Amino acid sequence: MNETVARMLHELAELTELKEGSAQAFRVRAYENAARAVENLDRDVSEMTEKELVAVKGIGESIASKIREFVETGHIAKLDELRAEYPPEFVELLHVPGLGPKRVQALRDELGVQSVEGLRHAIEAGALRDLPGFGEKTEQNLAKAIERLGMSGKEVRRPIADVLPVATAIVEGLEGLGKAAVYAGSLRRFRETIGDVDVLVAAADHRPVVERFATLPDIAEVRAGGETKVTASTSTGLQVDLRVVDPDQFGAALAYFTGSKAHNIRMRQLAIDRGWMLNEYGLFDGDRVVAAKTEQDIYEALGLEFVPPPMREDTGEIERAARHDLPTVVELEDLRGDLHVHTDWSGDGRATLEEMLHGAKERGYAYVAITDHGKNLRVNGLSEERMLEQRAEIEKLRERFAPMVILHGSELNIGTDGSLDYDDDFLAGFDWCVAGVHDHFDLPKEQQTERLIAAMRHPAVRAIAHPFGRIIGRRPPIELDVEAVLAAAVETRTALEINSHLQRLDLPAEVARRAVNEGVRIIISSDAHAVHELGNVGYGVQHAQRGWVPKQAVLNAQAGPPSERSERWGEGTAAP
DNA sequence: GCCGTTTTCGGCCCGACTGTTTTCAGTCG
Repeated sequence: MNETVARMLHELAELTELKEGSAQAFRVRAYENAARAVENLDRDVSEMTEKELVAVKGIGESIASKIREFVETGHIAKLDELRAEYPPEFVELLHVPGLGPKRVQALRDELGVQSVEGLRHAIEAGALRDLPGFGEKTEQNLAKAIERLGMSGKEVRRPIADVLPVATAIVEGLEGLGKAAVYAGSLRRFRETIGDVDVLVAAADHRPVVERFATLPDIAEVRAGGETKVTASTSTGLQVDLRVVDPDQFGAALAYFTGSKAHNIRMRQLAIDRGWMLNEYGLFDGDRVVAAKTEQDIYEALGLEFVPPPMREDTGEIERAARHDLPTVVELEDLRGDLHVHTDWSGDGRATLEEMLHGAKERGYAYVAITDHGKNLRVNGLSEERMLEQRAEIEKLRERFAPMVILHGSELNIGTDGSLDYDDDFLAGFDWCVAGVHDHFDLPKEQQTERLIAAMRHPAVRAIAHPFGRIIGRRPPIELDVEAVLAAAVETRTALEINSHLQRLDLPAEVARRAVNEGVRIIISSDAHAVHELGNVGYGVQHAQRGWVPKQAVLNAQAGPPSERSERWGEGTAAP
């Protein structure tokens, strides 16, 4: 319900902006703030009274009553009105780069343009160039923008797995030209999907950076450029923005371009409260530079704890940082082991048992669980016999890899009825098993939930691997009753995995945040099928930070291997 | 439309770039 209400409020914001333009910018922002407030609510809005809603920061009388109206009737009269006035095809025009509320209105009033298609015709007829506020250049730019977008007016967000390698290559290509080259933006905040890439270089001499940038193999076309800012795109149409900044101002620029926009606005407000000013060049008291060199300096000067980039979404981190009460989120160095690792014993593994163990040892792990696929995964699961052979092999290797503890386990397959690959006696022989859904992704919510919970109730199942089975941008998450799943995880003391594979990042961050609030244990796993993939846990950790997952909640951040079923991690202490 | 240990009314984040203008509006991030 909250998600639906939040979507309504976002739509209300967009349509209000369209109707009223910048004159009502503050109302637009109020709707957006309220939408975010709803997204971050612990409770379901449908269960809240109007009074309780008004008590939520960002929700006032007017929006509270609209939310109640929606809960009770399924409609918001004001939204229905706006929708009637601005049909979806028309609203789509707003998503064309270069078009905002003002120009879209002008197109409709002066030329009768009602859709992206209509705009295309108007451009072909040369009707835009004489429109006040437009011109020949604008007409050309819009034509290009439409062409780039295809028929739809919406710029696609791409899965992080598609974007991160490109961004990394670009950053590496710019190294050595200045003091630092990094990516910022939503990529640094580690969002699941990325709209465009922001690259930041600290260099006193701007020109060599800008020149090198244009020649990088990943850069196909430079679209616009000034002294310090260049906009380009890759051969696949991914937009890349480069900014070159003075090394002394790198921290301010990094904070600014990392965002999120909402987080930045709150930061600037804090600066104003102190009579200062914050922008991408620094934190200023009049002409005096209060802080600029590092992000840490800026947070400290504003009286805040440092906020890790993935948490910068204005979902309560500013308030907590001001009270010096941010949860200590898990860091890569906290991980003491990996509890979901494959070898070439199951067909999809690409490294031997010994190679994987070496890799784990090199990472300094105290323990590792070898969890090749259970036999029900037809293509590459291990029979009972093969499992026993592997166990004997591990037994022989234990001494060699001591003091690192090797757990022998399996990644079990959860059947549609919650059944597992082996009989109970055999399952009892494993040290540690994870279980996951690998088929029948489209079962109805109720059945899918029952299936998962049934697996959790089995004593051999210590963690649920990639609980939602999603592949970002490719396969949607399975439908689950999240509340029921979290309750079962607490009850059965079963951990939930954050799978570190870039295409999975599963649990989703918002579910992870709910889970740790309920006291659910988390494991951050590589699910590695090759030695270098053991390092993927770095992604898992950043993703976990988006979910505010504290170190104490992470089972494989504890010193020793998990032996018995663990306590509810937060038991007896305040929720993070 | 929301909000208030300086406010219940008057504020509400900041700068660059583009293209249209000839001093600036609109858009973007």
